[in-house]
Amino acid sequence: MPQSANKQPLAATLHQPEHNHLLNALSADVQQRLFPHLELVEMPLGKVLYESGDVLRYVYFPTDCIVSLLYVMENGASAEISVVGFEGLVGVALFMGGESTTSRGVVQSAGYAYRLFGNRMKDEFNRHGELLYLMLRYSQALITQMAQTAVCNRHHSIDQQLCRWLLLSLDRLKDNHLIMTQELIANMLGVRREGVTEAAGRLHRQGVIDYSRGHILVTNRCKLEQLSCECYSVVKTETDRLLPFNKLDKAFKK
Amino acid sequence: MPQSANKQPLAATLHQPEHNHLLNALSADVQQRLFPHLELVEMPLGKVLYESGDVLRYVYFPTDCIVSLLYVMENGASAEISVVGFEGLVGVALFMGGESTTSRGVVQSAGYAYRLFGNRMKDEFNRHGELLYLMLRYSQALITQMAQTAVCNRHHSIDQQLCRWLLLSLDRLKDNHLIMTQELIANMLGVRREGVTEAAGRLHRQGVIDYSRGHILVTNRCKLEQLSCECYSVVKTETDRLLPFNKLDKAFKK
DNA sequence: CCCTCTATGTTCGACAACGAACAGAGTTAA
DNA sequence: TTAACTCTGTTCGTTGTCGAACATAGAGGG
Repeated sequence: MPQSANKQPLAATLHQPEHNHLLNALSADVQQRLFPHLELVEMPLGKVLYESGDVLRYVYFPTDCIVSLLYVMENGASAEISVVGFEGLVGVALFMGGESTTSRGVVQSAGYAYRLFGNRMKDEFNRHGELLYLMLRYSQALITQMAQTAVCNRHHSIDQQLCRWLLLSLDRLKDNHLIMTQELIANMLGVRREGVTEAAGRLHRQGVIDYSRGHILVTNRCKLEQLSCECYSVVKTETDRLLPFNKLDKAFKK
Repeated sequence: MPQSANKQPLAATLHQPEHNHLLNALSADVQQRLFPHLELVEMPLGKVLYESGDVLRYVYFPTDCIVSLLYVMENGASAEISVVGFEGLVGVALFMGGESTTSRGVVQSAGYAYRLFGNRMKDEFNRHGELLYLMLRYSQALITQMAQTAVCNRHHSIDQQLCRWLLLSLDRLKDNHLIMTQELIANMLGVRREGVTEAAGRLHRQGVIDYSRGHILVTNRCKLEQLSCECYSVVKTETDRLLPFNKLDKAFKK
């Protein structure tokens, strides 16, 4: 608590709501109504934002963290459905009307997010203005990502999927450095840890990544894209089309 | 053409917009605005409603047909993302704002649907009334189905997936009789035809289905549910929660 | 420093799904 | 009836992933 009280003021100077691309895309008018109610929250690795079936209390607008929407089955096996960073928000079910989903939201890369009370979000949404249409377009981008995940799970090898996953993460980070164990990646992809170890070893031998004990450094992004299946670029192209203000390449990058 | 001119009047007496559960759930007020613009169209097996990237001209409200949202990859391999019958509509991208999707819409079981000009749909949607909120809830149901498909593709066997697929289809049909070759089912599931033949053979030996040359008869639905993975019931339960007026069991059934 | 814990590396046999090839059986058209 | 075609059945060897078991090595605490 004392250390968090320490951190918050510093964090608040480093983070701005505009770092989230959806918040940034809103007009000054809407921003003035929403921003006073935003609350900067720390998002530590592994934090669970909601469980399957939970009624959502907040929506989260990541600034520099990454959140995975993960599905967990009865037997404990899991699979990532989609991933959300500063380009999106977590909690679309709030304005879709369901209030809950069958997935779990979990922080995959630590950082910060702005959160907003669900009712505030719904109030603005129900003005039927900009926010409504922005959220609809974002939802379609999310749908595209889910559909592509389904296809990828069906047809592509672990090697290809690992490449796709690394690229999706990379686009949502400031640098080429991921803090992520192979075990966690395996959970996301819904495969065995050993499978990830082998695939990562092959990428390393090809000079694409370096890694050790929970740190992954992408050293050759270009080659990573070549080794990935088409799924990455399909999702990226479609997301850029739907949210043109929201190009992932331009974010935070040099 | 002459035979179609023959069929239409008969079909129009047998089909009503209310046979689609979404249309039926609208208030008289909204129905009065929309129904005059609905057009009953025949939906023959294999008809492609739109290709990946096409700008959608219409939305389709199935009455007794089933439409698959299919993703087709660069190399021709395919996978079904979700399935739509009288409980839903085809073309959510129209009001989501994207106007197009990365999937293909194809008729999986012949029948009829009411179609509505995209602009009419958007006009009513942009009144920000009932239709908006109904479409949002339906979209979330669709999202749930896609997410579950992704998980199912990752973790479950062909046998389980075939059961799931048969159940999803059965819920959208009047009787227990599917007109569908194993080849087509294989395309939907994104697996080899031989794999479906073997799985279907096993189901037959267990007394669950009969089939021959493009006709499948489910003789023991109860057992089919036991053999299916959890994915079927998760999607069904969540769909019923989101669209409670829209219980699949009660449709057209005895 | 040692000990423990966590992350990664490696190997084994098992198995489900694959690609390819071909055989039979039912349906339709000539 | 014959011929062509479609749908289903079956087999073969191959491959990717699995489950399990165990080895090694870096990190951190006592």
